[in-house]
Amino acid sequence: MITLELLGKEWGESVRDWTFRTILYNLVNLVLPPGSAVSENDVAAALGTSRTPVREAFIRLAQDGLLVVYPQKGTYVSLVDEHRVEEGRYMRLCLEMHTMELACEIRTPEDLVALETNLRLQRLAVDEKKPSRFFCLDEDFHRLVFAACGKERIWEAIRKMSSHFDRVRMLSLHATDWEKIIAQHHFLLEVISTRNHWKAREAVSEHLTKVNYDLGKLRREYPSYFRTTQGR
Amino acid sequence: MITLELLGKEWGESVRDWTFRTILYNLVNLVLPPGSAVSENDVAAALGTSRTPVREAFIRLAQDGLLVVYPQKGTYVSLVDEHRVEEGRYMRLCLEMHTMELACEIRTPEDLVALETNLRLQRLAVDEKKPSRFFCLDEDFHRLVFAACGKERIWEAIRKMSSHFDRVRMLSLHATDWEKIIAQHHFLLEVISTRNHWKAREAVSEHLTKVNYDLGKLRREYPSYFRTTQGR
DNA sequence: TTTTGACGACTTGTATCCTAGTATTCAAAG
DNA sequence: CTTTGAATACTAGGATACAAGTCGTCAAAA
Repeated sequence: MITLELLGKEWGESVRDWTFRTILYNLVNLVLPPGSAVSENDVAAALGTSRTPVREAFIRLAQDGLLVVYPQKGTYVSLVDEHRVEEGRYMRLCLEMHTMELACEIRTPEDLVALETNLRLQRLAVDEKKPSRFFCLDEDFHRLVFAACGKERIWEAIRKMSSHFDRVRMLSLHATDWEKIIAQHHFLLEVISTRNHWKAREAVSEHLTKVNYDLGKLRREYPSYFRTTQGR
Repeated sequence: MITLELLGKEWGESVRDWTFRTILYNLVNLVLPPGSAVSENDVAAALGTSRTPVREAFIRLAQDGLLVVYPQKGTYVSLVDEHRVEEGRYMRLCLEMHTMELACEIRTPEDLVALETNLRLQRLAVDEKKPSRFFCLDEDFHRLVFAACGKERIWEAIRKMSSHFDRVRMLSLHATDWEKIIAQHHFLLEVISTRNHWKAREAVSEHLTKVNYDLGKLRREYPSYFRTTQGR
């Protein structure tokens, strides 16, 4: 028997989507730790649904690399793969550098308002010490930049590739320097606001390269969560 | 009743994966034209399976934007969305420019051999006038570049974003100038081979910006296949 | 003690059944 | 002729039943 954190069901949301959201939440929040076994039956029981929505959610999660399904044997939460973490970061770096430049050119005053509003909320979240709230706003900030360029699907693609990194981020939650992140966000906003596009790449690069700093430490602290990386 | 082109079932492949591959094939090859209705029951009957694998394939295809599911009403093949086509091209441009530079630095002699072999096969496919074979090899060429950088997942992400573009390419099959594409591939190989990384961006850009040239014509020729784009 | 094989308790894969929502048809009422 | 509403024939959503493969247990045989 397993227990899961249940999310609220939004209006008009299908059971399948709710199931997916809920399992995803439990995966990135490490309620279901990497390496643990998850059977469709158990999860269905824990969620109070039948196997069908769970199974369909499992398929999506396996696509995104968070679950590994061994037919007729079982399903397991994937171990954090450092190579995947890096690949996600690289993908995001490439796309966000270009898109930040693009945003400098085509952003509207409305886009600036949205970003400024978001930054104010980030400040609040930090002052009120609500890390998960801050994480959502952080995501939203970057999503807004892509949205300003009409590239929201690309942001979604980045999100899907970031699931392994998200779990790392969850592990190093306490070590996060929120003030530094907020400062970088302010810099990004300034770049976009002043259309200072020759600083865009540098700003994004700085924001996204501070990642790997304590990955080794985490690996030593939670060795069972990481995949044994046998070269390339 | 509908009829589909059936693909061969590979060894050890689950019915679900085969179902997915088959439906995808029929979608990008326009056997199931944009806008047409596809019911889970009909497709299951045409494929000789039960609804379950079809349903699970539909979910993936809906995720990738090739199907649109209206709950309790029906499922339809999505209309080609020019904005999506452009977004896919943009994503690929960003990622491939960087990755081509990276490939210049870290490619091994083995990578070169693989690319050269591929180009020889491309030449054969063109001489034997096998367009679908050539398309596969074209895909493979670019996949090999990403693979040389250890970024095969990024290529997969690009593929998923390219489904709308793939259908456009299928429409303009006859208008394709294969020789030009092959020449560009040879240039890309030369860039990688000689580690001429300052020409990498230019080479990729040239290869990927010749896309929209006859999109307007196709739109006029097959108006029912395209989504009415209400500005942005 | 070691080996072997039957059995049972799992797992996911696939098929089927039931439910509920929607569109259409068509007849009856205005 | 127009409008309304019930019946019907779809649709996908979800639950359940069954099939088939895998693993561990445990007893029997060597």
